[in-house]
Amino acid sequence: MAPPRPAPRRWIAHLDMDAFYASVELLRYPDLRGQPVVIGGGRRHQPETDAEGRRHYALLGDYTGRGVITTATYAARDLGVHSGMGLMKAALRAPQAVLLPTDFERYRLYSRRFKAAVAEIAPVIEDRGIDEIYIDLTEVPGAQEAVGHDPHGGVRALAQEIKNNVRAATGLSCSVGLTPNKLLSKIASDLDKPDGLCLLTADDIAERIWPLPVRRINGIGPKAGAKLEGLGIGTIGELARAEPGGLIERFGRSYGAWLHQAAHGRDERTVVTHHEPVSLSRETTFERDLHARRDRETLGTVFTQLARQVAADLQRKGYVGRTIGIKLRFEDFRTVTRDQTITAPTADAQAIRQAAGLCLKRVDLSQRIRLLGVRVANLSRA
DNA sequence: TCTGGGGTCCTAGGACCC
DNA sequence: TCTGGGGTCCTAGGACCC
Repeated sequence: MAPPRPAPRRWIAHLDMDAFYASVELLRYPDLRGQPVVIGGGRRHQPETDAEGRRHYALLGDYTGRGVITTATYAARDLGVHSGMGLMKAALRAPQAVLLPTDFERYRLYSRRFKAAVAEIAPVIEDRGIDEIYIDLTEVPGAQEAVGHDPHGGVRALAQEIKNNVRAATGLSCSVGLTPNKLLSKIASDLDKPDGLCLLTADDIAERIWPLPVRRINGIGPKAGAKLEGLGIGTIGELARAEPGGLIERFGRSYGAWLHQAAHGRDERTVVTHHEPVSLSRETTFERDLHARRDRETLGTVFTQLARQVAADLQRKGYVGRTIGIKLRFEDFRTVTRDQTITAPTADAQAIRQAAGLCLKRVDLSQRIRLLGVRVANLSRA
């Protein structure tokens, strides 16, 4: 009888594409390499090629209108602009930066390519959106082996191989965090950006994780971060030293206990390879805030359009939904939602439009409207 | 000149049922 | 003649993430 084998050491990687949208655009416009470039806004600033074949780009400084930066190249970040920043504000800081429109179709193409390149080496992948994934390397051959004096050389080599394969398939660089769990890997992938490979074990937590601000933990956002700051807790190490009882008192039983675990780098979540969608939605922010009465016609047209888009999305993906909802954002940025559950699940544009219309009647429309959205939830397979 | 679009999960109260 | 108590569904809002 063979002796029982020890459980393999768990290795989870988090892979994050470097400045993904911007990097995809640089493949298409290599003359922009090294320059400050931001991606964002509508479709009205497409580069143009003149008779001599020279390309002309829109400049951030010339932009007017709504919208935010979705991605900025590292050169642009050096000028103080970053994703999420309003374009008009960014234009003041970096007027000479090149502005390119977003081309989601192209990013999705490269997304599929890099994920396929990873899957050739390690098939257990969890999708976390267009530009990042978790990978379970535990069972990949070689992951548990030492190489020379490096006890984790095997898994390190696998991560490097994944990076190489992504670059070969896409021409793009990525950063990888490699640790025993998702929480730590997510933090680690950020530590050596761009083109990084950061391997950490539990022994590294005190030195590498604890000095970082609490906001680096995935799940601590602006609100919780500010609240912790108010308690004199700025770093993950300070959070780790905080009394769990006190955290539970202030943040609730579930979140408080999680904060304590997270600060100690403890996370048992598995890599989930398949997800059924919970809801599908479409929304749009208007160029100018619309008035419920004066802009009734425009509003109605957009509303119908959104319902059609959601219906098309549902049909394309093969789902029907029972809960139809709307979302409005007013000029003061206040957001309200209304929804309604119907008896027969649907993916029909008219049925969605009608139910959404009933939802809209339940909202006080005295303020001007900035955003309108339509959502279908409670999904099941058609 | 503020703040996109697409999601997930959690909480909390009320309805309703057994 | 005195309000128990669970469980589930629905709705609204909020925090957070990519």
